[in-house]
Amino acid sequence: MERVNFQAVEKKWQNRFSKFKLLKPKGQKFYCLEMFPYPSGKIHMGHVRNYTIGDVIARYKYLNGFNVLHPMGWDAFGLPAENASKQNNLHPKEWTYKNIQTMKKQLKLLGLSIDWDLEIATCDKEYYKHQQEIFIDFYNQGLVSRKETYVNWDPIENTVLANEQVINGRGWRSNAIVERKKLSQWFFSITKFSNELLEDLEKLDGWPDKVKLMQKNWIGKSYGCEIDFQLSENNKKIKIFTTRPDTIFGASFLALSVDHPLSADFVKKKDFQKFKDECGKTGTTEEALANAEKIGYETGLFVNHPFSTDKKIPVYFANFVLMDYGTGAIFGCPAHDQRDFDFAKKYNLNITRVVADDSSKGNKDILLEAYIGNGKIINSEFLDGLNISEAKEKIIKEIEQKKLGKRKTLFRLKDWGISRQRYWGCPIPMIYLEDGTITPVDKSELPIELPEDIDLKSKGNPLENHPTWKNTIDKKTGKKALRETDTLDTFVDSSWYFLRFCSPNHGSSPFDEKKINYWMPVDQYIGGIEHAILHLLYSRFFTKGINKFNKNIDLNEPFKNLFTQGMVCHETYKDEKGNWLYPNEVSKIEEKKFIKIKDKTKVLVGPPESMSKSKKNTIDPETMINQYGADSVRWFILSDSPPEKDVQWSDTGVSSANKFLQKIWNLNYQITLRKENKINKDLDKKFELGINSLIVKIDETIENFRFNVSIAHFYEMYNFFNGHLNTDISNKTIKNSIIKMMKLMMPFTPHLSHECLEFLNCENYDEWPKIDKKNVVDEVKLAVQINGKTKDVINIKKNMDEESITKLIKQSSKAKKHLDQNKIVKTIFVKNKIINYILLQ
RNA sequence: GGGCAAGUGGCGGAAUUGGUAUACGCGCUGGUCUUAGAAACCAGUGCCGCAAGGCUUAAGAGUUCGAGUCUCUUCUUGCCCA
Repeated sequence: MERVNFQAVEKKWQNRFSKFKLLKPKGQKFYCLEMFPYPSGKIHMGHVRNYTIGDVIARYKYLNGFNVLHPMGWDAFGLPAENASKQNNLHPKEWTYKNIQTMKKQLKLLGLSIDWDLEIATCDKEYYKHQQEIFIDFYNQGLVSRKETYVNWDPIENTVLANEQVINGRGWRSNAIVERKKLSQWFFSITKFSNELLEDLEKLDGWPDKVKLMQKNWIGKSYGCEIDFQLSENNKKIKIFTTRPDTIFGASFLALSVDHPLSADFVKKKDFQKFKDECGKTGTTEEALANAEKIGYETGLFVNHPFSTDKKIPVYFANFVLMDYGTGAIFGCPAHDQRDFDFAKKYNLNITRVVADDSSKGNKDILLEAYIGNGKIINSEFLDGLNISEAKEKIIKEIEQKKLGKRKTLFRLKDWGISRQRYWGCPIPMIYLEDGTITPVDKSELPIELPEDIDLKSKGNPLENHPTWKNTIDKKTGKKALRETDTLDTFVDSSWYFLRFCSPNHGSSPFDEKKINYWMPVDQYIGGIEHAILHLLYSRFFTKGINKFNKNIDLNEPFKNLFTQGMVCHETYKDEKGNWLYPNEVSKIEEKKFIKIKDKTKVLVGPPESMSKSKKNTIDPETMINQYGADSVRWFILSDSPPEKDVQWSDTGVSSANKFLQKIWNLNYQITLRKENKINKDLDKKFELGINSLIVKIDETIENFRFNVSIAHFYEMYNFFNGHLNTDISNKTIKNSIIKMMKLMMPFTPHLSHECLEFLNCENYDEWPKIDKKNVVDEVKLAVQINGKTKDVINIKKNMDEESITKLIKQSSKAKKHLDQNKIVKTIFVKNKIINYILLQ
């Protein structure tokens, strides 16, 4: 068997790819973008999968005549750089750029069709300069605000911690108990676009439904109304929000957040303070609130029921009501809300049923849990007999008419907090004047550069601690000022990089508007499902924000089509002491039995999980490329699972991919050696039909991201070729066919395809094979069924009618004997597919 | 707790609109070649059965000439809210 040296061939073609662009200025534009990586050190298999999928699409579109933009860059700001610098004494900037260099070299080994002239790094001042400009534009448009918010505060490190740095309530480094601390921070007013962000989801036909649903739930629009409850003892009112105004007659208490303004009257009381502290321990996530025991603080106050004034309702502070949702106050209807039910049970409050159970289970007088299903309203005076939605409408109208409150739509989405008390991020271009004014810096001063001479070993915010950096002078007034020392959340960096790629070297402004209008939106965006909510929502917000103040840009949604790929998994290994082991530290002795290579001790095998450094179940892409070649790695990672699902890395899998590609090379070689004897025209025709239908299948499967099926078709075609090498097929036909197949494989195995086409003296590599309409299939297979069960499959001429088929079957088919013995009652005939005879039993 | 997916051989997975279930690959078994191994090649491989044939898409029911696909119930797993 003739073999190919993948390493040499790939190196040869990568040298040529490095100057290669997918631009075809006469073609229709296609912007193919994969989520850019964080430069953490080395690429991992997740990157390999993500960028291989993107490369297939980009090359496929290019070969089909599109003008393709396929850029790559680096999401280069972030906390790991600071952590690494503390450990290795390497400046975050040096660490980051060193990693970028390594990973760029590794990506090139994969043979990706990336236009490296467009490369950007978000930590480059040429990038963040423009980001600061956008920030100022947003500020001027009223899309930036300043609010107080709670942060995780580490009292030993003197620093704010990210959520993932808090482990069991303690700082990950210091082990100090984390405190909640109120800080004044910057916010993007994403909530100004709540409705647009929700409604425009409907326009995104090219997005997975799953992602749209997740965004919808995150934005969380809810319809309801505000109602004022009047305190019995004075004229003060408490405004509550509810999505279930229809249950108002079942109200038996009011529950207020401990941060509600009314708490001012109680703060001096010791028992209230104690209660408030207790609430602080619960946490604020919806999960924590749902699972925590419902506790309350009885105020001794009562409010009047708005529709039956003789009814007095007690007022509590409760741990399950949050100040930042609605008005920080609710009415409790225990019969129809589980939290209210739990609360009422604990404090012995009245439970009045106001919605009847219309399910078959019937009405139970005693409720064991809250009933949240549908039904007719009862015990509710003028609402009785209505269903829930009718009752909602009626009660809201009544409330508005009596001026007790008003209809209100509420969103779960909160404004986006963007201040980070960190060094390695984009400085926020704001200054604080001595007179208390807060103002953006003048755009002419941009970029506000990060100082390099910082001390990361000291505690607290490095920019805050820098001796001189924060002192400045306001250009407009000439007054002394202090710089903002917080930096921007790194999600900001990735919220507009796709715009920057359209004109990455444009100096005077963030983007060349003409280029944006040409290239945007991104035609295909590819990345992990983990970014389904935040990154994608923030990018949509940025696009809408920019669209609002820049009238030269006509763009409402950034990503036309989205594909979310699954993760790459591997088994985990642990030694007898419970330490994680890398796959290359263990050896398989028999099925599911492994030993540690070093000391031959037993190894515990865990199920396949997403590759992670902490569990050491990682496989290094570069090692695999060195061993098998990039094409084999690409081929395997696409072949084994549908791309939206998780794929399990397997050594035998990649090795068999390699074997197959060797066979493809050998096939090319054998074809050039063939001697022609006599020619069988029927065989030639069969071959042309085969390769034609392969083009159809590959087109269809690539367009639908079903690369594993594309690959199955290539295997089938190889088997077909291999089975016909020694038949009387003409050299011309077999050579034309293999050329077509190698072109079809180009998006998957660019190096091997190029090498084979060169070897075959093919002149034009860059053209996708066209379907030859003259060579369409004229014979089809038809299933013959008796009483709905398939008894035979016969070949017929396409479009043959029912009568001729029956005649044919009666002559020769395996179904013949059934038809001879019984009377046909009915025939179901589907052209070119099936004929089903229903026989008298 | 709520919402959303998904359950097909030993494994990863195929199967247009309801129309040949198990394509393709891995693994396994036997054979050829080889001093031996690796590689390569050939044959076989859902289950029961000597065969004819029958059974089979988590379990059960329903609709239909026909169900992996549609409907309902149950079970299991995964994801999201978190």
